[in-house]
Amino acid sequence: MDELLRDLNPEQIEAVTHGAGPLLILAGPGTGKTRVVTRRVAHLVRSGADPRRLLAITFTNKAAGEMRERTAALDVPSGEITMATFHAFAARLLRVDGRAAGIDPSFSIVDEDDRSALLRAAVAELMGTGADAARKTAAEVSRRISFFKNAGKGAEDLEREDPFAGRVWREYEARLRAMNGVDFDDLLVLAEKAVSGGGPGDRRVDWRAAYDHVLVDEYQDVNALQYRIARALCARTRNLCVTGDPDQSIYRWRGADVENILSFERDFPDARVVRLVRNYRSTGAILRAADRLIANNVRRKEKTLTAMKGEGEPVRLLSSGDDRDEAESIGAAAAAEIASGRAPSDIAILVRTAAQTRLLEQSLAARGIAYALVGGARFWDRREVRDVIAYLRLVANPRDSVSFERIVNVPRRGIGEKTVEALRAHAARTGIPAPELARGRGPWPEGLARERAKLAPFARLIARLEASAAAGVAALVRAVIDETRYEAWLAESEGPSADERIENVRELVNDAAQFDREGEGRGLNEYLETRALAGDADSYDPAAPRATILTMHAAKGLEFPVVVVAGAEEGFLPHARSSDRIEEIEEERRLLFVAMTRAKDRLLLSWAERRAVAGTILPRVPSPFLREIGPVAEDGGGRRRDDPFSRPGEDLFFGREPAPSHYPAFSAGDLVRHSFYGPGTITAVRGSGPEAKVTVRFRDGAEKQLIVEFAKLVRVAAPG
DNA sequence: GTTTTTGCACTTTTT
DNA sequence: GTGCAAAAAC
Repeated sequence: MDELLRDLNPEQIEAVTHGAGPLLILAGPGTGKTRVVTRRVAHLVRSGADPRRLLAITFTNKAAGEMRERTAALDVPSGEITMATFHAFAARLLRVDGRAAGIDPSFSIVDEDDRSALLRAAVAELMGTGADAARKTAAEVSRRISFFKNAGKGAEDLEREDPFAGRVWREYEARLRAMNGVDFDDLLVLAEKAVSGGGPGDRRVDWRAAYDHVLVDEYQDVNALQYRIARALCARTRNLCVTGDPDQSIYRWRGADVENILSFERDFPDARVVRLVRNYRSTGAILRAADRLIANNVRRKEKTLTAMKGEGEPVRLLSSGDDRDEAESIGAAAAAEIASGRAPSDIAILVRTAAQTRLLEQSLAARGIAYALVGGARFWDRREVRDVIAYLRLVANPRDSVSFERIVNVPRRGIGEKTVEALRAHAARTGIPAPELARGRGPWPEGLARERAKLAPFARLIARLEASAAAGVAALVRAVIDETRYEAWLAESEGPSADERIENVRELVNDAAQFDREGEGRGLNEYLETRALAGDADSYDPAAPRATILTMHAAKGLEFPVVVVAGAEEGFLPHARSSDRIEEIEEERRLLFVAMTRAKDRLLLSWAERRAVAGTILPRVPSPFLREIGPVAEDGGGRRRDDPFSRPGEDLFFGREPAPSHYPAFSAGDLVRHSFYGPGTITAVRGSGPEAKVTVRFRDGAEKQLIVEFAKLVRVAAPG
């Protein structure tokens, strides 16, 4: 046909040209998925689809931006197409139609920090303890509530399983409602309500008929709630196109459900299914290693990727004595790559946890290698930035008590915990939010007569800020900084980091000014929204001349000529916090699969014999997954700080003496010790050898299903 | 009410 | 080694 189909393979053409009706594109890593989706969008528009009636859902804001650029390059009026993440789309929908879901459209988006503060307060109240005792409980309860919300379940469902968590949910919900706040999960919950039937009937837009085509990317990481939204949005036309790869599902913990792919074929039995398996990204050696790894997942549809590139160099293994040596060797490898003419931006170092980055950063910095960090301390999490943003949020939403409490005494204006506590109590009694009380709306609390004098200037300050908001977001940010004399306060309150903080605050002014310039009639709410929903990966700029250090999760969807996987050890892969349940082990395996398949030409897997974890030095063993990958070229030692890539290496089976080569046979009644859970008794055994599953009852009464291969159980003679 | 000091718990992964 | 929160001192 036209140039849209040039350089596409037959499966890709099938996906691009598919007309009406449901379409499922199963796309392995590096199979040209992004290209197919952008061409498909262009093809739809050229075939007469109205771009204003197209909706493309992506996993990150950055992916949405990229799709916009790439479709624009194909002469598509991409500005007219709605491209956003589920969360951003939901937020926009609720600004228009919040009332249909029972929410005031001037709501604040409550971020993860605010959320945990609210939950901690709710838990503390219900337990009658201090905030400290509430912390751990709150973190646990928070995860459960979030998981239930994303599964499309309500407080009553959680209450049946865990009455306390259910009560916390209701209390938390009440607090959110009082401040007109909406957390990340609520965005989806409420959007689903607004889109499908159920809520109040005064909808301004018929969402079920608003789009002719809906496209959803990274479908394997979509949760039940998101799936419901997508399905409702295309209720009329059924023109739903989803793309994903079950082997790259790495957000199960956030409620993502691979079963969605199965439900898709169930809900749309007439769906066309296209499989993309020709990999154009990685060398044969890299692909083979990744394939051997993922083949170990039992709950999986068989699928083998075909390498379209040559064999390339073997995947390499770097063994180091400790984490410092590892960082040094990796830094040396990066330096050698650059010395041989490679661009720094071609190099990525992938880690499992954000905490691993520090030594790697130091190593790169010591060699003068510029690097970017994706996922780590973010600009928007800086205290000074959050302070200024809190003022903005209070202006946008006068009921935002979380922001109010954050800045009522920042900079210091003599309003202490006692005053805030009194306001909070009065707010609970009267139902009028604390920030409104502080501004003299509603009856003044008794016994706070003296505090009134201190609060009055604050009330006037907020009123002045409200007035300046009309001149744009940047004007408001400047007003906040000037009126509160924020920079002066920073300068005197903080010693060494004061300059950096002032710099950050000024950067915020720039950011707001840029928003004002680019935004067309968009206001404060939209500014706060885009910034609240800005993700980790969104800041990544592939064109910047820098190496990249990033978490494996943040690496999803990206590719690099050279990839180093740092810390390929048991404890990271699988992570010590994940359980021995097969679902979780398999997700950890998929995570390493995603990491490996980011590499185009060179892949280095690295581990260290010792590593400082939370302050203590621990002995480490290689990730059990490395054994599954099998032969790779090994770079012995690692205490040598020359280039691991350039050394000759013969193909060796990993770990000349496979770590624990014999697995003890257990039987019921055996007394054992687990490295983490401690002593216990075997109550049941299924299977034999390394794959055998044993049930162990530990001293606290908890029973765990463990796989002998991973559990490192030791038989003991006597209990304890 | 504010500042400083001590103590402790912490490290998955993120929209 | 770190960052946050309660306790102690100003």
